[in-house]
Amino acid sequence: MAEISDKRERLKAKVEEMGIYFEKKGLSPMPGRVLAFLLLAEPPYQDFYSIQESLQASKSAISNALNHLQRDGVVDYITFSGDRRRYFRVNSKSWLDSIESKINDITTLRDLLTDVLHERKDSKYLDFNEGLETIVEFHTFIAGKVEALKAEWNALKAGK
Amino acid sequence: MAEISDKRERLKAKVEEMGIYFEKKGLSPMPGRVLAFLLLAEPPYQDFYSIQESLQASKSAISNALNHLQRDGVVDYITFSGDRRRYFRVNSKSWLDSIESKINDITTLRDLLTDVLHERKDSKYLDFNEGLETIVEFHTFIAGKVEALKAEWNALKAGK
DNA sequence: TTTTTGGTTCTTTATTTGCAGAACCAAAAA
DNA sequence: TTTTTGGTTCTGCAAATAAAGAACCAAAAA
Repeated sequence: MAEISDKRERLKAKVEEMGIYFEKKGLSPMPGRVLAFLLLAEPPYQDFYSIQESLQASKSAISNALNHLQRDGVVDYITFSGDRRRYFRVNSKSWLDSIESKINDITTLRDLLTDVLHERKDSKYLDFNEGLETIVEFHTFIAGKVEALKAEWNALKAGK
Repeated sequence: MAEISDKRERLKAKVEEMGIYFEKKGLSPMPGRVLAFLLLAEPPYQDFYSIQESLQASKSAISNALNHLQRDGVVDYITFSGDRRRYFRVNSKSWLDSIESKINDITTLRDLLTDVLHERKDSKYLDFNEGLETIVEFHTFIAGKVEALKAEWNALKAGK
């Protein structure tokens, strides 16, 4: 069956390509590949062995990658009664939540720079401080808007 | 002069603490410390030797850290005629630009997921695809709003 | 009760990364 | 022209990280 192995090759290539994208986003190689695989796989839930098999990796690497992705809130698993295996999958909802919490994280840089400005309050270099203040203001501006956007988004989602 | 060395100790402690924050944000240790130092130093522009001296690090480590921060658009340098040295400093303006470009970067995940959805168009698992679509929509929503926010921010800044 | 299965954890190894120190280099100063 | 200065680049080395493989473990199956 040339088509099937063709398809598998295509999948493997896509997984590698997308894996590199996720590496750039801060994941290690194996978690990146596992995430890519779970996004592309049909069905979109896969058991431990099939993930391992597809990625040609060790059990420990897969186990650690899956646990990492679960801690990040991107992956979880489902089970079927009468079947011991866990079926791992991308959980869009909790992934979205973790994206949102990253957006909220904007405030931490603001807090740090506010702290810096406090340290610099006697500085003669007013331009420099003003530059930092602008960054603080920008973050405050964004943080304020984010709340409104979240509300708007939830309304939009509820409305359809 | 107990106060002066006290101040230096305080500065060093702050630099370490803030350095760890920047590490968590993705910088390596030395760039993180250099950035912290340049934020806290008085004056806010410092030459190569004083950075090296304060951080007790090698020339190569400082050189690489500074080049890294300059590529990131966080740091640049000024010069004074009749003085060979470069005075490195945090450039708030280009830092703000690089923050903005990070915000714009939201679209790359959207593009990747759009690609995934294209791959999955024949899938029977409609719920899964819908979950991914929601993430795509969220990113589209945010990307659209970001433009408006940028305009609003620029108006606000221009207006004062 | 023993065996199998679906993973996890521990140990070892290979790769990558971060940094020091030395060699180096171009421009300025002497 | 030689020397000094302000860095950069190269050469290791040490520490951190990623992954393999084996040992292990609990729950389910036989």
